[in-house]
Amino acid sequence: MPRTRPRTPVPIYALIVDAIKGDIDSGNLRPGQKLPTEQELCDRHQASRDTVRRALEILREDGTIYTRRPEGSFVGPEDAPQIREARPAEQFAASLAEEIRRGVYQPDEALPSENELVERLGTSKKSIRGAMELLRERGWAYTVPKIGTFVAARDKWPAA
Amino acid sequence: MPRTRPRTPVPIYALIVDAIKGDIDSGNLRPGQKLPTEQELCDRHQASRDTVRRALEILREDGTIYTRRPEGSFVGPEDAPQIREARPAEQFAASLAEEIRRGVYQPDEALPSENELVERLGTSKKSIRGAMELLRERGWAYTVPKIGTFVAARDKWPAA
DNA sequence: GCTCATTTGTCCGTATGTATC
DNA sequence: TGATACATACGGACAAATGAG
Repeated sequence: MPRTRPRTPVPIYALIVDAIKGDIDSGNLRPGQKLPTEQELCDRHQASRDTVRRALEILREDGTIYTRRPEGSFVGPEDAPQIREARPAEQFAASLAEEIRRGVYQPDEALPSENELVERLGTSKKSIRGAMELLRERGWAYTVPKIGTFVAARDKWPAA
Repeated sequence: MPRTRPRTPVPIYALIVDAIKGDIDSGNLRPGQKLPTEQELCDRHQASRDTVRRALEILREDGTIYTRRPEGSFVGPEDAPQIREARPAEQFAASLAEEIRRGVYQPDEALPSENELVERLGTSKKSIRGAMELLRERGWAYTVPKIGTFVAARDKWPAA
């Protein structure tokens, strides 16, 4: 029953390897970017997971990609971090700090609620909470329990 | 190690699909009702989560069920979800008040715990809490924090 | 707003049986 | 026989979303 596909001189997993490398060369996939999920690749190449994983393993071995479980596979190598979504919290914190610096939020003004930020930034509560903590640690904001988080006074902000 | 189970002509996930469809046909599961959790189904069918999820995916694809993360899967289709949301707190309150009036619970006797009621009435804690609040408001019961909810004295009860 | 538990989503590694070439 | 490929199945781990308290 298996082996629906006619024999090819070159194994399917090799085709998938080439396809992904092609996407990278063509700029379709950039360093640090997330590859499609294994399931996605199965569908796209009409191959079994077994085959897709074999292709991914080859790409891992030659350093073309790296995999973080269970997040997925990324264009690598890992030690050359790129577009990589740093930690999401880090990224949101930087973005909010920038807005504070630009005066979008004034000292002692309330920052948007967690839920609002989740909505607006399209991320998780956890990331937002992490970002808030970073802002506090760095002097950008302070939190009043049960009330909200507010912009700190300018003299608390990090220098430049 | 895996594949403890002897080869069957029909895959396990297909059996699970049929079992669930059977429950729906037999009225055991009604539209809008919540399916058991994936873990539950694993236990019940002695299958791995992988296998259970494959079954659920098939049911999702043919529109038999829909899934809302992380609430669970429901008998579908989604645009006709009804029966669920249990019955409102109002109804449970009425039912408990009736039992009190009939003497099933005597004044100063403890009412069943939230968990017991959740179990017995097949609803959510939220509904039970809502019912308890209504009972308090109407003079049927009083709550001692951290202890429980008790039947109020007869002279506090609403007239007829 | 916060913490925690529950549940689903995804991925990982492994294993087995079968079919083709 | 061995390489390729597929379908099935188990188990564990972490991520993300949501609701309860």
